[in-house]
Amino acid sequence: MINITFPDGVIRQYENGVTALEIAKSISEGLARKVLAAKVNEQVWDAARPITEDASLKLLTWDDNDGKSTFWHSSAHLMAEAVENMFPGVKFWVGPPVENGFYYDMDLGDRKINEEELEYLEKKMSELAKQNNSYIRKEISKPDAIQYFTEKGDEYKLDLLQGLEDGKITFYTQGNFTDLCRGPHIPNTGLIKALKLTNIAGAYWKGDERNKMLTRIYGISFPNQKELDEYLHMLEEAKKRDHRKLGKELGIFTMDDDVGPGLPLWLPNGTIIIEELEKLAKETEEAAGYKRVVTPHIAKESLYLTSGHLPYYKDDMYPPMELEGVRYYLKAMNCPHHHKIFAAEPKSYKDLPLRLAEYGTCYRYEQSGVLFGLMRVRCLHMNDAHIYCSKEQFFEEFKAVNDMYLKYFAIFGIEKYVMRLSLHDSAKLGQKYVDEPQLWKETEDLVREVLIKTNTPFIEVPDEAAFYGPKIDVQIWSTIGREFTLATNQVDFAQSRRFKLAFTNKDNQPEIPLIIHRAPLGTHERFIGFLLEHYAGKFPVWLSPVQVKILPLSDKFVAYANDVKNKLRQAGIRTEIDERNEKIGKKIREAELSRVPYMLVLGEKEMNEEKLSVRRQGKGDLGQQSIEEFTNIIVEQISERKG
RNA sequence: GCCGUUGUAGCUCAGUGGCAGAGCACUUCCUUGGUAAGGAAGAGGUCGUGAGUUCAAUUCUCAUCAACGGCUCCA
Repeated sequence: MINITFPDGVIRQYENGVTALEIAKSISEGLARKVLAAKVNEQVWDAARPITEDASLKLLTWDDNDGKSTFWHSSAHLMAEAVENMFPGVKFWVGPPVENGFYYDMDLGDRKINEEELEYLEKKMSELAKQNNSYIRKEISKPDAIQYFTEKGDEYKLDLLQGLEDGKITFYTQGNFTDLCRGPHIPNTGLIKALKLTNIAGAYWKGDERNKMLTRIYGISFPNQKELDEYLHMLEEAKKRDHRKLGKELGIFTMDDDVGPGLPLWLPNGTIIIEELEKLAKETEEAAGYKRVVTPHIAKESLYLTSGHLPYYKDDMYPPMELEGVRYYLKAMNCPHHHKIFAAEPKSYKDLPLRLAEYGTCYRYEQSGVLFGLMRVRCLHMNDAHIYCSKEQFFEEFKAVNDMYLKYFAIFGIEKYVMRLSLHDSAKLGQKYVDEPQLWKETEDLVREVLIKTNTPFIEVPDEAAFYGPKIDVQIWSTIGREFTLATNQVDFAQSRRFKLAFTNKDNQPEIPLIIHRAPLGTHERFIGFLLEHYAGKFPVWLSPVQVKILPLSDKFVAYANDVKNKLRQAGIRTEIDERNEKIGKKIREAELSRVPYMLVLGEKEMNEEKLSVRRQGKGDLGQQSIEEFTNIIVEQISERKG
């Protein structure tokens, strides 16, 4: 007999060799039907695998992330079975679970899969699932495994085997499909009740662009149809929030073939948002002691040779234009220009910290395949600044930057983000990273301390730092689930040396400043793209391109509407009138759809009493207010950036 | 950049080897109304671009550009 310890601490005895599934059955049949896998001694196992020693046990169901992953991993095997059935001779690479579902990478030779065949595959998978086949685990020796895949002519699995140790190799078989796999898997295919193959894509073998491109099929599966329906519904809803769709509907930006890919045209409504963001940034930065500068859009090649961006960054820059025998580049970043401003006059410790801010446009020749609405563009307005400071000042400066991030996030109500602390690898000092072990340690410790002190959730990523110092990237997700760096805060030890930047310290000695590169609002493009999705187009009043829409009941009240409009405009409120000869219901509907925060319905009653009937977007009729009352409320909401 | 899909009216989308279609938006007229779509008429397209096949191409073929879904890469 062996002792099994349950999550609640209860210990029960079972026959040696009992499986998690049998244990579940001993508790209840209903539970047994839901068990997908088990956590045995903190390792995820097949629920059908015999337990042969004392162990802790947690039964995993759909409600556990590990349960879901196992379910999707098994679904990938089911898909592979269907694919092999349809395309004999197909070779498989890997088929892991991902955040939403699973995929399998495969080499189909010259074959291609089209949409129809995808549907057929889906049906085939459902059929195979209904066969209720068990996923059978088998330990196999490395030579036997090699023989199996050599006979099959599958060089991909043979490649995979090379990296595996003999004695730790397992095969899994369900139905007619056998795969090299570490597992674990769900008990049987019958648990997969609902599935959808979502898309076909290319994917480089081993994720290396020099390698062959394999075919990747993505899918998702569920233990019941209802969950699949809900998931598909959620996807539909997410598509409605897509900034590309909202950006068009709300007149924020547009793209034009003649202008070029990745070069958005900001429409009047979008420009208002840019200006409001800049106003916020200017206020915030002025209060924080920043100075604003303006620099040209181009510079000579020599500037980027000095900075070190060429040749490392060359592929990401527009090709140079040559004038009078000199090559000029469109700027992809502001830092070199700012360093030249620092260097323009001798600096003393009394000038520090020097904080130079600029919202100029930069141009990056992003690969055509990565362009994505406003989130990834080739013309970007950075909310950029560089802080030059002494070693002693660095800690305060970095913390101040972090506080600024958090202040912004509070204003916008941004809660779902992860700060990624990118650290160096000490083994690569002097190669990938500047050889300043002490500075690395000090600044990394500080950055971590700042994050902990401000209760900011963050993850640490080793060997991801910039060559010049550690950095914090703020990761967010677009509504369709793509991850982006929204903002970045970087420490730089290196560029001051390259530009020979120095200041005279208290001891009358030259000293090299530290630099902080920071962009708390990232770029206007990505930030506004993000905000569109974050607010689902329903911007707070201060950001709304149109803050108040006046809806006269008929043309008899247009004159009164104009009076009201003039008064609101005098108070700085962006106001428009819908003078069209339409019924009030239609005007309201369209104003609601255009996400104007406030609508004023004006008719006989309002005109006679000098009042307004106020309607809030998404909330409905708020009743009557005087012009003064209403103006005061809106002005306050705008000035406090709330509401 | 690579793999795959798509490109028809301002928007969302039908459709066909033989004169180009709908709904919404737009213009005009009627309607002057009370909190999410009043009615009628009209205008609007070299079917992404360029070649080829054909008596005839928006439709078939090739090339090219762009967008979309991924991969690689990044704010």
